Amino acid sequence: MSKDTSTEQKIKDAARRVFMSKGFSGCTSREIAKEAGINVALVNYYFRSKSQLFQLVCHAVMEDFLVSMVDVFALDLSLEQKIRIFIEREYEFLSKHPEIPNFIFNEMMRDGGCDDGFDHAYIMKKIEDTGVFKDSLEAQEKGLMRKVDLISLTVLIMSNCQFPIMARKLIQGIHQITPEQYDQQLVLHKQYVTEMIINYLFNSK
Amino acid sequence: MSKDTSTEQKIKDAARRVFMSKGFSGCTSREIAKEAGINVALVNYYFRSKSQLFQLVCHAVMEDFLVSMVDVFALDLSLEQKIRIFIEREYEFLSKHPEIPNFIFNEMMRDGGCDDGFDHAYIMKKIEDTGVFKDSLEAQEKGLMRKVDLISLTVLIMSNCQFPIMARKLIQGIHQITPEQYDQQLVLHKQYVTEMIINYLFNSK
DNA sequence: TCTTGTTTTAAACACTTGTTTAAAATGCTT
DNA sequence: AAGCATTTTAAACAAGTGTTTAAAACAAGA
Repeated sequence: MSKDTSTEQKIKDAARRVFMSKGFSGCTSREIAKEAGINVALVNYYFRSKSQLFQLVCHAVMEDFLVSMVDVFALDLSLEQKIRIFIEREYEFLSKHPEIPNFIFNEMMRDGGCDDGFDHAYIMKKIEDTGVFKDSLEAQEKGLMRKVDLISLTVLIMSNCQFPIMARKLIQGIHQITPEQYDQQLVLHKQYVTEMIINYLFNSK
Repeated sequence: MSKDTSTEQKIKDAARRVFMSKGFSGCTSREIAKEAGINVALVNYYFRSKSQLFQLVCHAVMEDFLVSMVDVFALDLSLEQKIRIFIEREYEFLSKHPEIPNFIFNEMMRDGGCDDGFDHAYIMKKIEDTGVFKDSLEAQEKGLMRKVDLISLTVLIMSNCQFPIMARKLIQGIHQITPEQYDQQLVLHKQYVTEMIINYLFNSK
């Protein structure tokens, strides 16, 4: 039987949807069961507890997020081009999965959110393996790139990619625009942001 | 009796603390009561329901947040200087109240978060009253400022002020640094961000 | 001191929560 | 078809939920 329609997978999928939109304490086991179209008891039959199912979802989400970020840097391009494409891909990915950043900040980072096996070091390793930090330091040494420490570099890029997605509802509300208008806005904003960041990092004059 | 120690105020204060750190569905009435050092029933005696108390907290938080943003623009300075000082103040304010952005995005923007009296239009009006949008458009007409639409302008600045605060736990975890180190990092980052934004908006060459 | 209105309390209410149980249904091998 | 383990079900469980109640404690004026 294909895994996509197995009960176990149905629960996982439903749980991901529900957890992502309502948070761990914002939803119930019965809600997940209903979304999956199965009996409540099956949640505990396949995944011992609600918490355990939640942990599983957290891992999956973080993994998706990481993969989306990491694979750009495998390309054989200049650092500037890599960053350009990274921003491009980040907007593309986040447009498809706009709930992920909020989920990470509010659910995974809460007390007891992901204190088990999922180590922060694992994330760091994945990023380091791409060589992007090494490339950046090299470029900075050669004077090709503004000297910005690596933490600020990542925060800088993440801020300008993730925040515009996270703030969608607020901005739409304040400026009274439709989701479609905000989508257009995002395309524009991505261009501004790319130019601003590239300009800041690589045009030192 | 001073209002600060009245039972009503004690509950409000406790509720704000608890709601901000755990969210609406992440905490219980009894938890709030315990935090306030009072009997559970008093929560319903003073504020008919948990939801109503939550709404009150939401309003207060949003008001604080708005005030912190708005008063900068009353100053008689150039737009560039206003933006510089705005970023400065924003970092200062958010360092003292780091939970606010996450709270706004995840609690107030959720279904049923603040669908009553607190209108988005009210926020917009407060911002427009400062004249910052008018100033920006004028500066753009005169060629003193890069032509960036007002939505992107606000998102740009908010991204680079709020996100670094919101992402604290994640970044601290990934880069394995202490809160004190992250505080230092924030000071540095604020400078980078200010320079980058000012540079982007006002140095057109 | 008695009376009146306000504030606080412990107990209870009806309901929902995550989880368990024991029986029923299903699928598979022989 | 019979026997078996696996999967699914409805029902129940104890604990916790927001909220209400009715009585107690309190404050203050007559």
